[in-house]
Amino acid sequence: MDDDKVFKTLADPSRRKLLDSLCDHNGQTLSQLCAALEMTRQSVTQHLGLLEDANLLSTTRKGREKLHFINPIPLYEVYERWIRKFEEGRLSLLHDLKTQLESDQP
Amino acid sequence: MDDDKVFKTLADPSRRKLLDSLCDHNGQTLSQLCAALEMTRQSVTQHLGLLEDANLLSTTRKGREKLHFINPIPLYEVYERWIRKFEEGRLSLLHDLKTQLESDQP
DNA sequence: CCATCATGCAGGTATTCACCTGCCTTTCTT
DNA sequence: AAGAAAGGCAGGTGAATACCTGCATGATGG
Repeated sequence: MDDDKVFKTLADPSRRKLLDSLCDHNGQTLSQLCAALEMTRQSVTQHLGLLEDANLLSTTRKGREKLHFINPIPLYEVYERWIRKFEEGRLSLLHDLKTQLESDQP
Repeated sequence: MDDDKVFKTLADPSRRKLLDSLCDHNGQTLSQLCAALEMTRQSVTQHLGLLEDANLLSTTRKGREKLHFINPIPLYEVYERWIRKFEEGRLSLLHDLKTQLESDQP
């Protein structure tokens, strides 16, 4: 997985909104997804392209429609590699801070 | 908390590297943090400024030095609001996909 | 005190990015 | 078959951003 791609893709509020919309109702078409976003269909296409490129969603053609499905795995990997790491170090970090602050006092 | 700020701040690999470095060794000075990043001190200052603005780290002055400490809370909140949500829907999403694919078959 | 070290502040630039408009192809419906 | 509906492709623009150079300030140690 490309960490960087996932983070950069999640950086845009419109793209997060798209994921959100798909989480409510998975398998939507482009036109359906456009309804939530007050921007051009072409712009939404670009955003969806980036999301697919980051492997955050996958698509299926069905006749003239294109259906979009969330792929939750990269999000979970981001959690595993990034957030859990800091969570584990949480208590020791707080301890470091306490020690540091105390060393300022006479 | 400003979700958007946190996501945008995490989007840059240099800033993630800084957080990583602080996770290994909390309470580093600016100069120490510069060592890991092959870029100008001034650029690192900008990155640290953004991280602090997103509340991902806090600082303390100690004489002429400025010490940097990670704040793991926003990361945890991102997990709570974003990643856990998709994780919970994971099984049902896979079910939706399965149903969708099956409806393509005759 | 004065040289040095750690940091702050102010532009300057080149790339990236998030939008848009305009036009074309494919599929469905009647 | 013809119009409508869904989507694809290309190029263009303005704002954001990630760097940089150059100079100023405050703390420390001999």
